[in-house]
Amino acid sequence: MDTNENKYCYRYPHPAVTTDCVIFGFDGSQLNVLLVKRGGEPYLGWWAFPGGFVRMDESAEDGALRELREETRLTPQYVEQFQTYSDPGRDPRERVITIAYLALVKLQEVEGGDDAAEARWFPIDKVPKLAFDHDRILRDALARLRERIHFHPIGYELLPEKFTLKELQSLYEAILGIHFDRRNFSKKMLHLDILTQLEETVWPTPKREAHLYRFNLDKYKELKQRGFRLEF
Amino acid sequence: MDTNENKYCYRYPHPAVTTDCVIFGFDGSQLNVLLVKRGGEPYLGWWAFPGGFVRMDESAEDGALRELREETRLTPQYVEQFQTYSDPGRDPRERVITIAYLALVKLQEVEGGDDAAEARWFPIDKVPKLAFDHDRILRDALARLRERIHFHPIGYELLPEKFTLKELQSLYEAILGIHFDRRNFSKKMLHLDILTQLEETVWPTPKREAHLYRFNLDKYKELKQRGFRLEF
DNA sequence: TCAAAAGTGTTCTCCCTACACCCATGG
DNA sequence: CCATGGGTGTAGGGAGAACACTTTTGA
Repeated sequence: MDTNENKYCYRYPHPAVTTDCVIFGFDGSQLNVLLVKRGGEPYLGWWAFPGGFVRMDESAEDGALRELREETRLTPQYVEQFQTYSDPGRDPRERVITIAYLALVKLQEVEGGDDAAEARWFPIDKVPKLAFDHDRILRDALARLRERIHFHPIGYELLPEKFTLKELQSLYEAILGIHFDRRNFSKKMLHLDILTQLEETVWPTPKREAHLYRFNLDKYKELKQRGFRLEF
Repeated sequence: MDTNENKYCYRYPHPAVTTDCVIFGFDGSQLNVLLVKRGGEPYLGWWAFPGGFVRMDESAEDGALRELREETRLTPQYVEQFQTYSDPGRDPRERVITIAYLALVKLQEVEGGDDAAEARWFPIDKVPKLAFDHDRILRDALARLRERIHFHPIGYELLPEKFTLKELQSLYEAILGIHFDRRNFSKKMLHLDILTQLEETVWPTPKREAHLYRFNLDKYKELKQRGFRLEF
């Protein structure tokens, strides 16, 4: 048994614990995921989610945010733990259990921030085969995001400060993969009473100017807190 | 450094990983949780959720089910991982990260099965102060259960084979903590088309006989699969 | 015959859905 | 003046919520 290398010893075997962040961003028409290219074995050169080992003095969430900052200089608007993956053998090196997080960011604010080696946004339907079991993690994250959107307002975390109804609709359509009727969608959204209509309109417009909206954060958060309450 | 005791060594510190199972059962009128009395330090004599360390050759879910069998001789109808708790310091002994599971069982089938030292059902509103951060875990589990019930049918996992509409209603009321109109509730449930009405009725009845129902498992699972789809 | 529990139907309202017309702007 | 996209209104249907009467049975 090595004396110098392996200096952390336990009576029983312990798994390693990592975090992985599935980060979604919206570019105005498509939902994107942030991936980083692996710089080491295993899966050298493959794309994967940013993440890394949890330190002993930080919670998993702190660890996830720290890794995210280190690898992508990002601080997301929204973070939610969604699932822990623990199949023995999911990492060929040793037993690694990973706690997966779902995060949302305003894409435009980061576009230039990748000074870390290789981080790139991929449209959700153009994601390559990923390292480890990250394909499955992505599927699960997307499912969770879609579930969330039914109960809680989403958009503040993914859209710029000011946006048009069309952009909001595109966001919903991109996430859920369905198409809505323009009129019904705006009615529903305005009815939720979380949008503030601004005086301004979009300047460089192809045709007629569209109104800009902003989220009413108080009401938005209140609604987010208590959810929509559907059924019963 | 001990040579005999601590024989599992790593280059970096590793946390211990455990599972905890929040097991809900329904006794016909109240929602209950299964707790075990701790037989060792820390929190000796306190009540806590059944669970234990994950072995290196099993997934967390397998570990959770194994511990459950060992401690309570139970095999639940339904198991779902719901959250991982990782605050450093949540266990005074060493860094322990716990993966929490939510499980549902038919209470009547187990009532006598606790040969393990101390396992007991507690009505949800009479749960004592729990060990570690288990109070919080219970709150979260209950919230998750309530969330689930909005999207997916629940009942098969918690009720006996045959049951009356009133029992099903009591279950929903116990979980959600609200009261429903008898007529509207039955209309809604029958409308979901997952119940089969039986010829039989309840025998020892205080007053008029009530029809018994059974879940139509095919339709139940189908509905469970795709969810109710609310909003959009 | 009375009390307790079970079974059943109607109305109102709200929200989602489908759908069509008018307006403003740039080419 | 026309094409493109934005803004708005209406009618129909379905589901939940509120609500009352009848039936059965044991005491």
